[in-house]
This record gives sequence, structure tokens and C-alpha cells, in this order.
Amino acid sequence: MAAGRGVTSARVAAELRSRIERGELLPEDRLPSERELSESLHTTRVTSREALKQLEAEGLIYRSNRRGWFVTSQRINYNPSRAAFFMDYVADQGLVPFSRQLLKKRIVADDRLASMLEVSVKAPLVELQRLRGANGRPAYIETIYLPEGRLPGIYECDLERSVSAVMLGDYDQQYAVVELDITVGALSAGQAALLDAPPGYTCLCVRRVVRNAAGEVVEYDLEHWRHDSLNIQVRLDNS
Amino acid sequence: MAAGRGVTSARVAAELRSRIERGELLPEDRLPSERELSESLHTTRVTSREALKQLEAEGLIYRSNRRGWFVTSQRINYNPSRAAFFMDYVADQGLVPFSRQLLKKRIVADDRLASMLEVSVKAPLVELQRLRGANGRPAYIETIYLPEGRLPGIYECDLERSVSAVMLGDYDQQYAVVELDITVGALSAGQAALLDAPPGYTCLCVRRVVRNAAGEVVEYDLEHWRHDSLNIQVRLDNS
DNA sequence: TTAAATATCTGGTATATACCAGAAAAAGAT
DNA sequence: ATCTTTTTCTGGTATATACCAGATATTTAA
Repeated sequence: MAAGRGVTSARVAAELRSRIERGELLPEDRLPSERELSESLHTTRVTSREALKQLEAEGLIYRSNRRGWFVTSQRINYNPSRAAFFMDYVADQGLVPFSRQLLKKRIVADDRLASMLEVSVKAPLVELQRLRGANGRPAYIETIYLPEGRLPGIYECDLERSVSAVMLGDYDQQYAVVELDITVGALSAGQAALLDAPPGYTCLCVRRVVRNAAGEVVEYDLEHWRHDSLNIQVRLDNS
Repeated sequence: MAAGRGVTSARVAAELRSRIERGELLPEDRLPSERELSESLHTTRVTSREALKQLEAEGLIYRSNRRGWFVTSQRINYNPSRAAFFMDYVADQGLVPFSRQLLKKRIVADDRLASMLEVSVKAPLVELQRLRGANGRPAYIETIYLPEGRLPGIYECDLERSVSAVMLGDYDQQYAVVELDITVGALSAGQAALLDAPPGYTCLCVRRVVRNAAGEVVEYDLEHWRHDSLNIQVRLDNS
């Protein structure tokens, strides 16, 4: 270890943390390169990286491809009960949202999807995939499955913007019940590439099953969020 | 890199993952030591550790202090709306729950707590802290704040087992509204030690604000969960 | 038989170094 | 000015090695 007592990587992390908290480094600022850091703090790149990964886990910084390390900014507050639409509630938080459709196709339910959507195997489904984020930074990948049997003609609708809007407007389907399932996981290589994250990056997996007033499943979502971009807020009313 | 193409650490991770998925390594089994692994898979400890950390992030394995790496077992399903009590719902999942009180004392609200609990600064509070887990493995640390003004005599109650039970029974306080706030974070050194995790270990932070029928805050919780031990399940009823 | 001392095994941290691949900047050609 | 090529800078991965500290197993002493 170099100058200073205790664990070197913790010392480096503390130094950077204090620069961020003091406002010396502002959101979206680039940190010194790993080589510069290592030299100025009298340690090696391996140890500096240990410290950077620590701050990354804390959600204070992120890395972009091979461009460098940056200070994170404000997280997206997300309410999965979804009274509001993504583009709206993100804008309301003072951020600039974007949404890009990656995929839209008809498929048939396999065993897993059939059981999640409570349809028979081989039932027709619409699969949607989109990448969403704010302020130019990707935040999550969403895969949506819609049962075509319960939403006839849904494939022809414009689902680019908001599925919820179409559901409410054209199908008059109220979101009566939303079942949430939230777990911490890791991004696959493909997901990571889309989210500008290293493979295996820690993510929050949110599974949503939406039922209409009749108790039928009308939507099944799989969301993979960058852990540093999300804050989930839910309000449960037991009245 | 050694034998095989591509990224070595990914190759090691894939090998171990397959052993786990094939059932060659069962839950709670110890993995070969890092030195053994490195030798048998023709790489170095640094690279093996990279792979192990990857599987740790995926929630497939965990490390216990300096005893080794182990295969994780079944996660705890947690419903923060909390109709059920920890000791009950964990037992219902076929696990053996435990709960250890770490702290119980009277404090006065500082600025942050006052605003969270909607009481005046210096209002009397009861602070509780407990460590909970299942099958001998710690899963989370919970810090509870109770406003003594709204729950007179609460300090004298037996809160070891369940705060909810006391609330419902002795105070007739229904949980009318629960506000949840869920974020991914990192454990402090102290928390990590209690949860048998390395410092900075990825955790799920769950903040709960509980209101009674009158809309008053009667409980504020701060939970820090090991990311590998938790699966949150919430049901939202928009009726 | 029990308790204390010791050796060994485990992961945790650190140094020094090397090469690769993608991104960005600089230099050159049109 | 604009496009193309080259160089440089960045993080990503990997090797080899060393020593530390806690947990465990073994040995030794009472």
C-alpha cells in the first residue's frame, strides 16, 4: 500500500467520494483517467479500479464504454403502478426522456409465457421491445408481451409511445391489478451493450403482470434497469 | 489467456454456472477454493475471482468471510405491504427464519427523521434495529422508527417479534397506506459485517413509510437487504 | 478429556506489468 | 471546408506474485 493507513482502494474511493460530495466534481463530469488517478494518488491501476467499481456500486459514478468514468446525475423516479406514462413522468422530473423501439413482432406463447399470461401454449402474442432513458443516457430495456386474443387488432396499433395509452383509450382496459416482482440481477452481454454498460452489470429486474377488471392478464412486462438510474416509488393503499 | 477462446473470466464463470445448473453443485455447497479453481481451469486467481464476482452479481453464489464461496439457495419472497409477519411468511416458504434485536432505544427526531415521520424536530421516537435472515444466513438489517407521540407507551411493548403485531393488536392501527421507496445501493462496512458480506456489497434499500387510517405516519423503516436473498413481490389494487 | 498454542487453508488486498479494442483527437489528403 | 487516415487516449482483460487476516484444523500441553 502507498501513503496513508488502511485499505488503499477505500482511501481512493473516499477521496473521489469527497470530491463529488463537495461539488468539485459535478454530475456528468468526467473523472481523471485511471492512469492519472493511480499516479496522483500513488497507487496502481488495479487498485484505482477497485475504488471506481466501489463508487459505481454505490451509484455515484458510471463508465461509458471506453470513454471514461463520469459522475451520475439524478435518478428516474419510477412508479410501476403506472398512472402516468414514461415520457410524461420523466419530463415532470425535469429530465429529457427518450424511447426507442427495438422490436415489434407477432409470436406464439411458449410454456413460460403461456403460464405468465395465463393463455394456452401457442396462443398468439405481440412482443415489443424498447430502450428507454433520459438525458441521452439509456436507463432500461423493456420487453412487453400482449395477448392478442384479449386485445384483438393490438398489433396494428401504434405502440411506439405508450402501451398504457392504447389500452386505456382504444381498449378501455383499466389497469385493475398490477403484480410486481422485483429482483437484483445482472445484465446479459446483449442487454449491457444496449445500456452502455459492461457485461454483467448489476441491474434491477422488474416483472409486471397487469390484469383488467375481469382479472384477465392483458400485459406482461420484463424490465431491466441500470441500477444507477432508478428509484422505485410505490404507494400501497389498503383501504 | 489460457486454453479456450474469448474472455477467460467469462469462460470460468460459464463453467461454474453450468456445474450449478446441472446440479453438480447444490445449494449451500462450497465451491473449490480460488487457488484450486485457478489451477484446474488454467488461469490465475485474479481472473478466477473476476468470474466468481460475476456469479455473485448474478446471485448464484456468495462468499462467507474467509471460509469460501458457496452456492446460494432459495431467496426470500417479501411482500412489503406486509399483511404477514416476517417469521410467518418466511416459515411458509419452507425456510427457518430468525430475528435478532440489535438495538432498542429512545431518541429524538433530527431534521431528516422529523420530515420523514412528519413530526416536529426533537419529537420523541423509538429506534429499533434488528438483523433478520433464514436458514442461518443473515438477509437484511432493519431500522425502525416509531413516533412515540402517536403510539404512547410503545417503548414498553415487546417489539422483539413483530412491530406490526403490536400495532394491530394494542394500538388498533391499521396499515392504511404504505409508501415504498426501493433503490440499489451498497452496504457500509458495519452493515456488511453484520450481513457476512464484503464491504460495499450490493444491497437493496427499501424505505417504508406507514400511515394509519387518519393519514398519520406511524412507522418509518429502513431496510438493507443482501441482493442475493431477496425477491420483492407486490400486488397493486387499483379498484 | 479439555484447553491452549500452532500450523494451515481461505479469501482480501496490493504491486508491477502487458497487451487488446474501442473512442476520440489529430493529422493528412482531397 | 470535408472526408479519410493515423495516432493517441481510454478502459478491459490478463499474468505473475506477494503478503495479510480471519477461520479452521491440528497439534501440543495441562
